[in-house]
Amino acid sequence: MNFDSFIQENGKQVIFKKHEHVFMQGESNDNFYFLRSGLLKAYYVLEDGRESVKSFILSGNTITSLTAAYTKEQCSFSLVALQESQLIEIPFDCIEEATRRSHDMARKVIEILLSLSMKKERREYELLSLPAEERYRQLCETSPQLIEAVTQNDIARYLGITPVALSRIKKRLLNMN
Amino acid sequence: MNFDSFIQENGKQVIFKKHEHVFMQGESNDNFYFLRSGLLKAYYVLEDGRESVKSFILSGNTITSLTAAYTKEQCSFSLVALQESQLIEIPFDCIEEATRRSHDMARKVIEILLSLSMKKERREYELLSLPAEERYRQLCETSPQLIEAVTQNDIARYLGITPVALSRIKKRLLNMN
DNA sequence: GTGTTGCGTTAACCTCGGTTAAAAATAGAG
DNA sequence: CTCTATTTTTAACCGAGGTTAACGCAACAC
Repeated sequence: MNFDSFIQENGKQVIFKKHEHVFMQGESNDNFYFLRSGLLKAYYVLEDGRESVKSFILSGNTITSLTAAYTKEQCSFSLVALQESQLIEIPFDCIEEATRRSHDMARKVIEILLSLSMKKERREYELLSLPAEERYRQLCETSPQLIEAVTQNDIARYLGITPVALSRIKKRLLNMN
Repeated sequence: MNFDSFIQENGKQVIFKKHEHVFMQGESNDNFYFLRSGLLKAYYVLEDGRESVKSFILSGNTITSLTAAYTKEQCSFSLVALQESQLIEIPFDCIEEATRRSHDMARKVIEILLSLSMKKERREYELLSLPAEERYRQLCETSPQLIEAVTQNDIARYLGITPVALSRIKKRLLNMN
């Protein structure tokens, strides 16, 4: 069976308005989510109250807190809607169980996890090896629609810098061209 | 069938002496590796010649260049032995094929990929949210044996800073306690 | 309208890490 | 052991980003 149709059939549609949380860091949440429309932000809150953005989730993509859904610990991050969002919620165990029953489903999940790993590897590389200015330039090139949709505040936290620093970087880039 | 015994039976044992490369960034390499003994370093070389360390591989762990083995592009990083290392080499396609034939194998691969994803998520979090000094402190706590076995040069590149900066951090930490 | 709230920019100051270079300490090779 | 390499430390200088605070601006409520 197709993974997408499996999700559609076994999942439950849920809607979150702008600024509503899907889950909060520290809570438990066993679900896997597929975003049909809208825009989500996954973010960490540090001990000192500072915030950093793990990722933005665009429609058509999926998100789950592995620590909460797979190992049953607390969510390591919070998930909030930046726009009204329509998502499909499905218990992680339900997928887990499907991979036990269906060989096809297991193979499909492997594919998904492989792309997920490659995406994470790319992000890890950028954070490790590229300076903030370069990370910003690449983000502008690869995801111009994101720059439009999201506040500069959140872009900065996603790049691992402060909004003030991002404002300076933008100015520097302008003065170059 | 057990994943480890599958690797043992279908893989080929290879040995790399200190400083020998398993593969180089830019090459193609379709293999999945299991490290039986020794120590490996996976690292990126940037356009300007600078180097950053993606990860250290301890014995009992596995490593593969997903971009090369899965999507058949070039290796995105180089892999070198820091000590004489004994590893099992197995074509990625061989595992891929095994997941097609065997449901058990597919389920085992899912488990492996899930832990891999969680490990990467942790690293991503540290690079994004923690200052270099804190990353170093945590590394000392969680992997003291690594600090012993690896040059400070490589530790610094793993933390995303220069050896000079790491030397200063160590001094700062000493003067505190 | 007025007030409020949040976002983006700018400036001043400070800290941390990068760069370069030199010295000190260790490790390897013969 | 001796003589090189390599690694680590230290110092001086610089630049990028953090912090704080002020200001301008737009959106929105009232």
